[in-house]
Amino acid sequence: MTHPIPRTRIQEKNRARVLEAALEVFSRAGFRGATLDAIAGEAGLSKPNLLYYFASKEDIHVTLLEGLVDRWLDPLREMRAEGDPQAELLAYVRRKLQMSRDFPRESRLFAQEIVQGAPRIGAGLSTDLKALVDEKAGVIQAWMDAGKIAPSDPHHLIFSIWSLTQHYADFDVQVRAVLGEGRDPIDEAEGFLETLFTRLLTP
Amino acid sequence: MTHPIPRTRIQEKNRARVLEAALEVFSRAGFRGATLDAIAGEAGLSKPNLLYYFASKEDIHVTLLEGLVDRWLDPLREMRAEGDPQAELLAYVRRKLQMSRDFPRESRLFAQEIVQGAPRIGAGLSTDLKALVDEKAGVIQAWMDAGKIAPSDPHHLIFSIWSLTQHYADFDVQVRAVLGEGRDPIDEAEGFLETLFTRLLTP
DNA sequence: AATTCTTTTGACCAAACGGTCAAGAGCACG
DNA sequence: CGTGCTCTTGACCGTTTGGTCAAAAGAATT
Repeated sequence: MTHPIPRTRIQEKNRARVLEAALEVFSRAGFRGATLDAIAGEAGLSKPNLLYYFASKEDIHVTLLEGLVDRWLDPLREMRAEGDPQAELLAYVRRKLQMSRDFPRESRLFAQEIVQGAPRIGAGLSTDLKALVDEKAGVIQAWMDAGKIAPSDPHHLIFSIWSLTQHYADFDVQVRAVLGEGRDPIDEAEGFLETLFTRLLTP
Repeated sequence: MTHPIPRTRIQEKNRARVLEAALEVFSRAGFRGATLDAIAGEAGLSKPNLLYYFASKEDIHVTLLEGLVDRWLDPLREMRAEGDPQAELLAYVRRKLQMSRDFPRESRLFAQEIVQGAPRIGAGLSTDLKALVDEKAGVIQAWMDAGKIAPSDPHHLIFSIWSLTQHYADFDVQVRAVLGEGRDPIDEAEGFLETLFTRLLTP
């Protein structure tokens, strides 16, 4: 990275502008489909100016993804073992769905990276991610063992929450094409998913 | 297209080789990340030779996607209104999951196209796809009205089947990273999804 | 064997792309 | 005002990439 820690307010502001523009372009076109010119144009900067703030296209992409994974996992971290199991899980579903509504581009950027085999993020998945999921799967398993929620595979339960919520961000165009105009997919999904998980989890 | 209808057996064979190679490359790198050289190399042809069979990179991509959408929707078409509702839906889930196992590259190619906003397939979604889904949603709604399965939104029910099954193809690396080695994700998913949909659908 | 049609390829091209550089503009501060 | 620092940019460069072309190599047909 060119500037590990932004010094001035101008740097902070312009780095943020670049990342915002890059998110837009990367999520729409993929890593390879995004061009520095397109990102610079979207950010309202010249290309050399953009490269003054970031060392390379890959640098931008990595910076974007690093910031992403943390925010992506936050809702799972917030799930408390001490809370009411069913309420905790349903709250997790709602938080994840809210993220699909508020940060669809982030979700799509992440999805593309994974679909392509995580070539630029790979390592962290098998360590950090696995550790957190294993821990929370343990919590869920304990809830099941205690008879608080119906038994099923905790890992796949977590996958199902990811898949069902992220679907509304990642496959947005398809969902909208099928539902037709004048509908709010995520609003409808909230009710549907509450039904689904209530039925799945209730002992 | 250069050759709307392949005439000779050589053409048929080589077009098939190109499409197989292109599927591999496109699904791993995305449309823009795939190069004609990479596809040609994978197919064991020279680049000009490849362009003898297809007019352009886009031609290959479109041909691939056209053939895909049909196969992708086949399992849904097979769902019969006359059958036992719960059995029909569970069979649909199993067929879709089987497709994630047998055709993961196809799933990932399709996923990338949708995630990027379906820029090269767009039109068909709002017409053909919507028509089929609306029809089947009607069937499901009738089943619910008759009290054969528990009520929920039929469109979102179909979305949930797509999302939960395709997840195992599209996010394969993530699933494997979390589960660790020596496990068969789709094999495990079969049991989990049967539990999930049985609980969701049983009145 | 000659002819014709299909298939294959090496050489080539223009455009697009990621990235560099040197020089200038803006700005803070003694 | 001058000095030094941050920021910005036009011009440029080497490489990659999608695509062309003319000519050669194979098949098929007579």
